[in-house]
Amino acid sequence: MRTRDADGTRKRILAAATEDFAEHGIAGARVDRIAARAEVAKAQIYAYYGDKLALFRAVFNQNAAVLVEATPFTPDDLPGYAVGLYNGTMDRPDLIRLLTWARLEGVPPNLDDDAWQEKLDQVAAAQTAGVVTPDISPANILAMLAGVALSWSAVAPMVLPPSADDEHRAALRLVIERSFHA
Amino acid sequence: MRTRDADGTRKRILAAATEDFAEHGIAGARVDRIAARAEVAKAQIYAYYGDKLALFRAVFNQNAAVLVEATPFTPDDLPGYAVGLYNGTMDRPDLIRLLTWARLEGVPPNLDDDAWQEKLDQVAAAQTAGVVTPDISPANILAMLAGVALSWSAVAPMVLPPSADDEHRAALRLVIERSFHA
DNA sequence: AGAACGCAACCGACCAGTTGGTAACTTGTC
DNA sequence: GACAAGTTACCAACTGGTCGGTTGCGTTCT
Repeated sequence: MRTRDADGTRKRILAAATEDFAEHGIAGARVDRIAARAEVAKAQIYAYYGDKLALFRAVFNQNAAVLVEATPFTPDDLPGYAVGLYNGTMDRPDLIRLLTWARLEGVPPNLDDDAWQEKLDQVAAAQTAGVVTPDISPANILAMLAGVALSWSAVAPMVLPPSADDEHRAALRLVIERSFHA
Repeated sequence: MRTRDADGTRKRILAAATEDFAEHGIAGARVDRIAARAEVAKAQIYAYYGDKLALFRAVFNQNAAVLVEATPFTPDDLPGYAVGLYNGTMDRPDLIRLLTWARLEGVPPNLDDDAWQEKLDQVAAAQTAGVVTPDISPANILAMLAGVALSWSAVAPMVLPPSADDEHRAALRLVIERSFHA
C-alpha cells in the first residue's frame, strides 16, 4: 500500500482529473482511468470529491481562474493584454479545452462577476481618458478582444498550417491597436 | 407500424441526431434517445448509418458545410462577410456547438482544403488590388476574422449580458473595417 | 414470392458509485 | 517505553444500471 499522504493523494487525483477532463470532457472522462492515472483506488476519489461532476467542478474552479488571472489586465495597453491572453492559450491549451467543455456541457461558469465588472469599469475609464475608442461598448470590446486572442486556438487547428507564433502576436497587436485605440 | 418511407426515416434520424449531438456531443449523445426523438427503432439507425461515430460524421458533414457556405465569401467586403458569419452563428447556434464538439473530440475536420485555399488566394488578390491591408497574412486575416465573428457565441454566454444584436453587428463591422482595410 | 423496411427484445461490455475490511498513524494510559 | 484503543487513509471486489450494438421475426410493397 502507498504510504499515507492525504494531501498528496488529493493533488494527484486533481492533476489526473485535470488531464482526463481536458482530453475527454465530462461525459467522456472515465473515473477508473483517472484513478489509474493518479495511482489511487477509485474509492478515494469518491471519498475526497463526492462524485464525477463535483470532481469536475473542483478541477474547473482550480483552473478557470488561472488563465484569466495569470495575465494582468492593462486597460491602457489592450494589445499587450491580448498578447498576454494569447500566450496563456499557447502555454496551457488544456485550460482552454476545459473551459470549452464546461461551456458546452452546461456547467455553470462560476466566474466571479466582480472581476468582470471591474474590467468593464476600467475600460470605460480608459475611454473617458481618451486612450480607448469610445465608439464601442466596453463589453463588446472585451468580448471581441478575447475572441481574436483565442481565434488561433479555436480556428487554427482546423485549417491553419502551423505558422510562427511571432507572426500571430504581431498580427494580434496590430488588430487590437487599430480596432480599439482612440 | 410506421408506413414504409426509407428516405424520410433517414432524414428523421439525421435531424434527431443533429439535435442530440449538438446538445450532448459524441460521448454524451445517446443512441436510444436519438431513436426516440426520430420515432424510429434503434436498429434502424444501425441499418442506415453503421455506428455512432459514422452517424456523427454524417451529421457533421451535412452541417459543417452549411454554415461556411451559407454566407458567400466577399474578399472585397470583409466586414460584410464577418457580419454574415455572425448572422450564421446566431441563426444556427447548434452548428457552432457541433463544430466545437467535433474539434474537442478529435474528429477529423474534413473541411475541403480547396475551398479554404481559394479563400486565401482571394484575400491575397484583394491585397495586391489594394483593398485589403497587406501587412497581415491572408491566413491570419481569415483566422482572426472568424475569431471575432464567433466571439459572442464563444465568450458571451459566459459573461455578457444579452445585448442588442445590432450593436454587435455594428461593432463587428467597425473592427473588421479598421483592422483589415487597406 | 421475395426484397425492402420496421421493430421489440435481447446481449455483453462498460461504468459510476458502494461495501467491507485492512494497514498505517495518533492519542491516551500506565 | 509499551501497549491498547481510536482514527484516518487506503483498496480490491462487487453491484446495479446503462449503453452501443445485434438478432429474429413481422409487415408492406412490387
